[in-house]
Amino acid sequence: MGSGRNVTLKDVSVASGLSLITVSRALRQPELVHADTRAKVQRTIEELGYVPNLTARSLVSNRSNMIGVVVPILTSSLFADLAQGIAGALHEENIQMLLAVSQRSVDLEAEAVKTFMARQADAIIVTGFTHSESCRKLLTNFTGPIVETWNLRNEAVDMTVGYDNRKASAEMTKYLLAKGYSRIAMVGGAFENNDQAADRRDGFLDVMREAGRSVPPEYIVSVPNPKLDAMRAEGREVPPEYIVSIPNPTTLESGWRAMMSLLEGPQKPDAVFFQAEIPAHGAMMACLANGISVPGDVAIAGFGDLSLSAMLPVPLTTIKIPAREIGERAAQLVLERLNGAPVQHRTLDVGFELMIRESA
Amino acid sequence: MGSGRNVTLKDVSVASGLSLITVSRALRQPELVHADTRAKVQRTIEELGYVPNLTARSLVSNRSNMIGVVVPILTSSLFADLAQGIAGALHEENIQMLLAVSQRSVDLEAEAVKTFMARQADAIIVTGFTHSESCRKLLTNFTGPIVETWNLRNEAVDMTVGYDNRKASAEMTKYLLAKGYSRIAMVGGAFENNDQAADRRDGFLDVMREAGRSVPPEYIVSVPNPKLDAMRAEGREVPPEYIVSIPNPTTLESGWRAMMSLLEGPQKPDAVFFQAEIPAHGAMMACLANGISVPGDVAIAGFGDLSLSAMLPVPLTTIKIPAREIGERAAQLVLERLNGAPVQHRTLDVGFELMIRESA
DNA sequence: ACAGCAATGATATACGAATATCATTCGCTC
DNA sequence: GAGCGAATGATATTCGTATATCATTGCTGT
Repeated sequence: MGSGRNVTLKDVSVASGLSLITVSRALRQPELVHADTRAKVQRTIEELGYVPNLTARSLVSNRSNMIGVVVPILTSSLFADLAQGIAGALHEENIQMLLAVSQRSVDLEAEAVKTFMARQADAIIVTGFTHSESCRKLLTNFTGPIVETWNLRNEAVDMTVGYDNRKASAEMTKYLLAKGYSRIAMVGGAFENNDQAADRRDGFLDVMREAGRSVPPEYIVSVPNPKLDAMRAEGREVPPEYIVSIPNPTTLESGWRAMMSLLEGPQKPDAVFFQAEIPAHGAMMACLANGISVPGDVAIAGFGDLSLSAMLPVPLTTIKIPAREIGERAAQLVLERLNGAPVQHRTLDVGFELMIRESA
Repeated sequence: MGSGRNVTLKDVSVASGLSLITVSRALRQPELVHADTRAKVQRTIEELGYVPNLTARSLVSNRSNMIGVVVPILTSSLFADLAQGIAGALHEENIQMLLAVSQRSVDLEAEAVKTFMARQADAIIVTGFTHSESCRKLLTNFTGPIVETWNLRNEAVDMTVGYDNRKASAEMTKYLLAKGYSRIAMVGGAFENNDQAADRRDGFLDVMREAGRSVPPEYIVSVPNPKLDAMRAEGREVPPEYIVSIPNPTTLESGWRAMMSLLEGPQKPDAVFFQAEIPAHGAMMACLANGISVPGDVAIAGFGDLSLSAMLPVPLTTIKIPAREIGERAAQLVLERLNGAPVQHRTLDVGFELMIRESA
């Protein structure tokens, strides 16, 4: 670790005996500068360890070569894939990623977006459509490209890259019904503040209703669940229900517990559709640990398709999401726009894939 | 998405009918400004959607309130934990994280470090001690705090937060020997360009040698493996060896294949020590899929302890690394230094924990 | 010898905010 | 009404880089 202030272009000019403009030209318009002079500049730069101050450059050029990215969490392989996809695509164009983790809080998201704007980010990529009012306002004021990822809806601020969560969930539900499962439970995360979770729930409900399997809407609960809490507080019996919302949808343990409580309940389901992959893995482990046969005793379906899913003792039937591709495409759209290309796509559907394996 | 240029302080001053300095003071030295005036400024700021330009601010203050972080990969839960730990600790101080993924390439790392410096990052956090010459030079010239994480060595550029990989690996090896395993294989990733992998290998070798189990050093191979390739090209028989290096140490499939090839080899090991957790999971799946009893037929040990490890059908014996804590501590050290605190620790050992479960 | 060009230099301004210095206005008190 | 402090304003400079305009130097070809 050194000390003192940074080396500036001026320092280079003094050290090389050249004028400031010549040094500047050597870097920005090299064709105007003699090869020997360029070489001398280069040598001096290396001697002094000069690194251009992009902050100052950005002030002039009004471009920062950074784009801001918000993901809900990082410790989910899928969002990590998304982030890596973005970073990879940006890297080729020498653009840096400012990454913020919202922990699914719209306030944290708004804060991140504000900081991105303050840092003159050239573009912003967020996950999902669930924003606070202030965040939506900020985005509306933002002068660069914006991509909302991970879902498809008509309410986009600018551009969208994702897949149809509702349709994906519906398709899996149809498959389960077609396979003959009749008592299908769905386990999801908090539906409020999460358009994806809500759309997955709705896709499930659509199909169930169409098939004549009633699922009383008042039991579609989120966490915290005031309705259920009130019923319990009044000593009333909580009606058995196949839609379960778990506090933390990203842990194995949540899935394990959700599965066990469903199986211990009064109306044992014959299939459980998890709206996230990790808890589905947890449920699978719970079954393995307790000698419950999958899919014999109960079928399991997941959502997300991590690499482990195909390698489990009972490979998991699930929905594959091209997470990395979403990131890459989103970054590409942004880059095209930054490079002045006309708006080609406002919405890009990357699709999903039903991965039918052995668990259901 | 809006259009046109960003709103500046000057726009606020014009719109509010106040002078530029008054508006500036209202934000930076509010005690000098009448409450009513402050309110008016605030109102105008909200009306116009003014967001301060941190780029300009940082040019003056010579602080960017960003710190640069390099991780090898993001799709490993442990490094995601590290990054989240850092981001969390920084968030409280309103500092942003610039995240770069090196993919274990020292050149990409150097590039990232250079960009961080160019962006006037206030501090830099990298993973490991394996740097290119140019990167080391850049870091030496850097004027802010630097933390190298994930390992402990004496060669730190500035500060270190991590655990002793060599010791951790040695301890697991001792445990395996004490348990009576005698034919212990080690499966690791590329040892070159990775101080952590090399230290883990060496910790293993230390203990094996002490115990009188010879492990010929010429068979400690990395990928690509010119020595082995040459032997094969010459038609010579490759000696059976218990140290296996796998091409991509971060996948389940690598672990699966490494395990199967060890078991199909001439000298079946009775224990396999994986230097990363994911391939250990893959190996476990391979055993489950092929009816191989763990630890009956072969014992498995991992390194890293992901949440799945404890929930596997045969819970995995492994080494727990406080990844999030490393991130938090590294960020804290950096923040202390940025806030002018004297240098307390140059090296912080966060330790590790041997998690003895059923697989070994 | 002079036009023409390549290479370099001098000078000024801009980007958006922070800040230092000095000036002005208003209301208050003694 | 002189003096004082609070509140506000005017003006200039700084941060590091980019760039526009104009000037200078040296060399080439005719």
